[in-house]
Amino acid sequence: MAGSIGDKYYDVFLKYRLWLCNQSDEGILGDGRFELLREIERTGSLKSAADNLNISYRKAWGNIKQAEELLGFTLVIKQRGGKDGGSSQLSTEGVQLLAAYDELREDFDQSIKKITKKFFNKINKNGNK
Amino acid sequence: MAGSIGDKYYDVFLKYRLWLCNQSDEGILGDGRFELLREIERTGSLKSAADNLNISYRKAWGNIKQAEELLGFTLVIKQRGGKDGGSSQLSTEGVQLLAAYDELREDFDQSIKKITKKFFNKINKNGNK
DNA sequence: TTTCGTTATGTTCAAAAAAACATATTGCAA
DNA sequence: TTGCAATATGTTTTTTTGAACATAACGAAA
Repeated sequence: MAGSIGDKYYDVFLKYRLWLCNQSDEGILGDGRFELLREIERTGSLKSAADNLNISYRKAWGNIKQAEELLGFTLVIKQRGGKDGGSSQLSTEGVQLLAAYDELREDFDQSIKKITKKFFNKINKNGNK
Repeated sequence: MAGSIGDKYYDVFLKYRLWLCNQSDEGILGDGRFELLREIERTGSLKSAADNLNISYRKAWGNIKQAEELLGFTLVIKQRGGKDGGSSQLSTEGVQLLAAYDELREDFDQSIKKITKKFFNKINKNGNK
């Protein structure tokens, strides 16, 4: 929340986005894709993950593939065929990267809180309404 | 830089974007627009600012207008006509907001450094190459 | 009262991103 | 040996975004 009711910046919020990219500035993984990895880990299926996150299978699959191509290694081990049609699970690298990202995100959020508070205190301060 | 040569994540970089938005998630001001404000403050002209930043006047003007509409107050005091055709300068609010954002950005950058380092140390650590 | 450079704004074109559609492949189990 | 459900991909359509184009209004100074 930006400030108190009546503040000049009452309806203003500070947001941020984090992502990994390569030197050519091509996006590798951001919040959305990490969430997808998390859901694959949880459900054991790319399709279920996509369905649960309300994105098309086509898009989910393409996102994972692109990330893997840019990284140069596999994040998701995929199997097709079989009685259930197939399944997916995170590779060791995928598990580790996801865990590291979760921690990163937490540290980030934590760190941002006081900075944000300082910012809104400053722009909402008296004489500025 | 992500890590040392040979690291698994050598060509991976962490980036982030900061911006202000309202409750409806409409973007108000981000890095680009703040840079525009800064250039207007410096040059005293929206046109000069746009030219210097290599964006069209049309776009620069629209960006400022949208930000002002969402905020509900003026960021840039614009005058047209006159011997020089017109001029623009930041309002008191504009000056204050820009200053606060500059400080915010600095705090943010500072705070992010060690978090980033920790992240890459983790994912690049031995046994993970 | 004409000129000039800037602000002001509608409109149209082009490019990029995302969504939608369509179809093939795989391999266990019945 | 057929059916099934999930993975694998190419193609087309739609949406979004941004760039480009065009043109009006303004007002001090010459």
